Amino acid sequence: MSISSLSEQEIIRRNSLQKLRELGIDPYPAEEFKVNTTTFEIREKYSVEEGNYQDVTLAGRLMGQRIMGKASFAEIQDHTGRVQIYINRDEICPGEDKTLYNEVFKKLLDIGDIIGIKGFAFTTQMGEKSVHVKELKVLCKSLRPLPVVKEKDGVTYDAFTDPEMRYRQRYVDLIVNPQVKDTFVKRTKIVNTMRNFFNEQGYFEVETPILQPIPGGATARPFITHHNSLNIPLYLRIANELYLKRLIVGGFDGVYEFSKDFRNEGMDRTHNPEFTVLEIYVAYKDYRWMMEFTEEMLERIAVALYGTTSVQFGDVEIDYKKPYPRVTMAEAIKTHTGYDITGKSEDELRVICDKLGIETTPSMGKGKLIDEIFGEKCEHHYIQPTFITDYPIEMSPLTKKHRDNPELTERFELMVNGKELANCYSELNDPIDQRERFEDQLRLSEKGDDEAMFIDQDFLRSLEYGMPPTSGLGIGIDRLTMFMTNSPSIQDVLFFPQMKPEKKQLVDTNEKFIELGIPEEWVEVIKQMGIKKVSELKELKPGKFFNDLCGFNKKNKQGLANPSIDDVKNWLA
RNA sequence: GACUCAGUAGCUCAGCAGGUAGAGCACAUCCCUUUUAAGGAUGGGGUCCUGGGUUCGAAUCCCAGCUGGGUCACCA
Repeated sequence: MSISSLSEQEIIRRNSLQKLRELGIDPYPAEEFKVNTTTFEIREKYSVEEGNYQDVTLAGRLMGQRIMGKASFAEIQDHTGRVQIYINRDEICPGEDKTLYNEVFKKLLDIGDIIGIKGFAFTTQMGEKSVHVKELKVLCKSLRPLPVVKEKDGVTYDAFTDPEMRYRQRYVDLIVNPQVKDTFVKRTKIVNTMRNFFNEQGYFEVETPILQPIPGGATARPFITHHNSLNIPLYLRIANELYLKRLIVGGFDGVYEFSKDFRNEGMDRTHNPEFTVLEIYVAYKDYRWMMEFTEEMLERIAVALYGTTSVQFGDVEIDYKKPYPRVTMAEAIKTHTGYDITGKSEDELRVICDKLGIETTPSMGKGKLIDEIFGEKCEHHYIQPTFITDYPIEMSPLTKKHRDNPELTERFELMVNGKELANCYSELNDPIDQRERFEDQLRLSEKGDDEAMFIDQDFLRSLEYGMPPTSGLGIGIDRLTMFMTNSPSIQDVLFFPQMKPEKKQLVDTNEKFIELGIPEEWVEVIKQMGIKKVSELKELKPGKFFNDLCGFNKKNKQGLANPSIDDVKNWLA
C-alpha cells in the first residue's frame, strides 16, 4: 500500500510502530502471555476488605487513555469487558530511564493497541475498581484508528452505527459495541441448550450432505454447482429432511442436525441466502407429542437466557411458558375471515379469495389458495406462541394424512410474533402414498409452479424398506435467535451477513506509471491527485494537467522540481 | 423490482435563500492534575459518494449512476 492512501492517523500509527522497533520493543511478540484473571472477575469479585486480586495479569485492548503528567488512567478491554487501569511513571519505570512511560505509553500507544499488564487491584478515590499497573508489555500495535464510542449513565456518545460498516467490518462492531457480542453469546447459548436437551434424551447428532444431487425436503430455488470429475450438477441443500429420514429407516430412533441451508432467493431483513435450521426426527412419535417437546424446549431456552419464560421482542412481551394454544388452520381462517373452508373445492376457494381481496393465479392449487388466505388474513394475529395445526394435504407433500380427515395432514407450524418459527409433521411413511404425493408435485410443476418438489427415487426406495412412524421438527435458528435476542433484523444475528461485494478501486502499480517516463516522486503526487490508473492519465489534456501538477506541488509544499510542459506531453503521449 | 431516506474529517453529525468547508470526539504539540463520555491552550487533517448539467461560481439546485438503510412486492 502506498503511503499516499493512508490517513494522517494511520501514518502516525505506522511511525509509532517504527519507533517502538527502534526502542527495541517488538510490537508483535511471539511468546505466550499468560493471564491469570479477567476484567470481569476483578469487577465482580475484588473487594478492599478481602484484599484479593493483589497479583493479577491481564491482557486486552487499550480502549481509552487519560494522561495526566506522571500518572495516567486507561481502560483495558478483554473478552469479558473492561476495567480501568492506573499507571504511574515511576512505578513502571523504577530507574532513571522513563522511556517506557513517557514515550511508549504516552506517545506510541494508541486506542486499539493490545497490551498485557501485571499489577494489583485497588479502588480509586472515585470508587472505581481498577488495576494498579506494575509492568506493561506491548502485545500488538494497531494500525487503524477505531471508532471511539463513549458512554456515561447509559447514554452512548458517538455510537458506531452505520449498518454497512458494522456488517462488513463485524470485527470493529464487536470491539466497540459490547451489546453485539452479547447477541452472539446468546445465539450459542440457544444452540447449546437445544443440543443438551436433545442429547439428554438420547437423540443423536449427525451430519448429512450439503452437496446434494437432488435438492429435496422443501420448496425453494437452490444454488447449483458442478462437480468436475463426476461431471454432474450438484445442489446446495435447501433442507436435510430426506437424509435424516433415511437415517430413521436405518434404525436410529432420534437424529438431529444443525444444518446450514442455502436458498437462491431474495434477501431482506428476515432472509439471508445461507441460514441455519435445526431438524430433528424421532421415531415412534407423532406431531402431538412434538408439540409438547417443542414447548418444553422453548421454555428451557428462554429460562437459560433470562431466567424467566418471558422475553421482550420489540414492544411486545412474548411468554414461552407452556402450554401454547392449539388452533387448526380451518378454525384460524374461520375466526379471522368468517369463512369455513372445510370441504371446499378449488373453485369455491378461489371465490372466497376474490371476496377477501386476495389475488390468485391459475397455477395455484387448493393448498396454495388456503395458504394465501392464512398468510394474508390470519398469520399476523398470532403474536404469543400458538400451534396452527392440520394443514391441507396439498400444502404438505411429506406429511402423513390426518388420522381423522384425509383432506388434512398431521402438521403444525408454531407461530410467534405473527411469523412461522417451527414446522412439524407426523412424517409420511407410506411409500405408495409418498410416491403419489411426489407425482402430484410433478403435476403442479407442469402447471407452472416452479418450486414444486422433485421426485427423489432413492428416498422412496428407503421408505419401501419401511420407516417407523416418526415425527419431525424444523426450527429456523436465525429467526429463533432474533426472537430470543430482540433483534429486528437477521443481519444482527449473523456474524457475517451476505453483502454485495465491496467496490474495490482499481489502482495501477507505480511501475506502470514509471514506464511512461514519469519520475517516481511524481507518481505519488499523481495518485494523491486522484488519478489511480494509467488509462485515466491518457484522457487528460497536457496543458491543464501540467498546471494542475505544478499547482498541487506548490499548494501541498511537496518541494519537487516542476517538470517541463514537454515532459508532461511526453508522459501523456 | 418499486417507492423513500441517506452518503461532508478516523467516528458521530451540522452546514445548503448557490459565494473561501464547520463542531464534538479522535489525532499532534504543550499545561495541569487520582481521573472517568477528564479539563485547558494551540495545531494538523476533507476527490463534501461518482459522473454529467444549470451558473460568473455547486457540498448546496437538476439529471444519471454507485452504496447503504427503511417500507412494500416477490420469495419461506
